[in-house]
Amino acid sequence: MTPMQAEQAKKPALTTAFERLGTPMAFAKNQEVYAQDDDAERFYRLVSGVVRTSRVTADGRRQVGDFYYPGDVFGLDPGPLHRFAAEALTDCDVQIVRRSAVRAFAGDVEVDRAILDATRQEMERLQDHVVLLGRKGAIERVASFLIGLAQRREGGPVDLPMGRQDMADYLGLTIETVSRTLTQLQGDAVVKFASTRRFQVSDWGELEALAA
Amino acid sequence: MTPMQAEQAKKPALTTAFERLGTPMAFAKNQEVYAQDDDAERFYRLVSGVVRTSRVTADGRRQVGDFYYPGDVFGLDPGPLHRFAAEALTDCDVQIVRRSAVRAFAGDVEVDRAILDATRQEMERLQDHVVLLGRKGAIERVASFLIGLAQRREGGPVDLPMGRQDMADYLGLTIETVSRTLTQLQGDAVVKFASTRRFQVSDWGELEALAA
DNA sequence: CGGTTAATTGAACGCATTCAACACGAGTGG
DNA sequence: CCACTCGTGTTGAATGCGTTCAATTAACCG
Repeated sequence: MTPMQAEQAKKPALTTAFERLGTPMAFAKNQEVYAQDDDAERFYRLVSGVVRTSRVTADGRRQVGDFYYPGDVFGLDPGPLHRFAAEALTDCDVQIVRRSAVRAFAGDVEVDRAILDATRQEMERLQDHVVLLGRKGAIERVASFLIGLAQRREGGPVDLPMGRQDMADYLGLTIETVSRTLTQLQGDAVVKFASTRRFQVSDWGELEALAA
Repeated sequence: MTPMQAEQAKKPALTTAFERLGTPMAFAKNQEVYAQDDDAERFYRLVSGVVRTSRVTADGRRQVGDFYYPGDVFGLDPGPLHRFAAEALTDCDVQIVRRSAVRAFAGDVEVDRAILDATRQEMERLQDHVVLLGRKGAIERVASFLIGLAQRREGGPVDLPMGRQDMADYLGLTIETVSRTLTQLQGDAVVKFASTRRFQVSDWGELEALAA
């Protein structure tokens, strides 16, 4: 089973659990869904659009935690507080569930399953990200990131919903290094950019090799 | 409530849940508790000793996921497989619970609470680590690490159960950079090393300032 | 179109790495 | 008890990758 198929297979459970318990809400581009250090009292499921989580340190450095796409559940921060803020990268439709409601339905197979699966995915992405940030070079980081995006839309052209700064803050690099690396990847005929926000993978094998 | 007190407060629940369901097991120094890509079918609670989790990439680079101390629960990898291996850094006593047993006791407040708390702690540490690796320099990384160790034994001398290479692989640095940074911190009278494996914090305020 | 923000490119710098040599400590055998 | 060895840690010098600072170009939006 490919990752793509696994993704599809678990969506129904998530969808119905959130449809039963959740209330829909829309967020405009750049609107904050919740702030850093807000009380974590809800779960969120993204219906459309793209969301970014990020933490800003006291001296202004920013680390992007992750990007979330339609079908993804976010806001799972396990503590009483959201350690990362969540912001809408584009206009978004979100289904929101109060954690107390989820707790009331504890034992409900569907609800438990939805939260468990989302937590699982969240932790695995976090673990992978630690390896990327701890042990990979700039080209490897950017290549890994492009692969992550591209395998959602296998084959065709891929849209980058985030700007270079967001990519940099996610990958632990500077905006200049990201830009240079993308230019280099294009020069090496690994990817091809139709515009700054849209690319296509030219040499999938090479891209995967570069991601290490 | 200090982190120290929170730590103490939640230990009882964890202890009793694992005592009821778990079987004790001992591991010798350097022994593997589970390997990378092993089936994840058990949870582990450390009674004594220190455990390290790590992942090795295809080309040999190693990233240490975390270090676990008495009272900590590890092996929580959410997927069907352990994405990180676990090894005993010292001789260890561990209580082991099969996940199927935990599932059978689902709804058991004590068991659920134990796993939930452990998962919470795990995710928060992962999130903090992402920020450290993504946005902190060498001195900040090492200072943060020393603080994490020192606040377990506030006041007195602190033992380093791991070698320099483990510290480096945890912090995303090289062994030389770790060594140099420690030397520098000692030169600046922030910490004092009695031996390579034992130190004391001389200037706590400065150490925290350096951790950023 | 003009005005503004985002992205690219260039050049110099600096931090961490790499490569290499040396010191230290623990364990072993003469 | 000392000499030897091996693993671990420290220190030095040179390199390089990514950053920083600065200028230019491209994209976006009124």
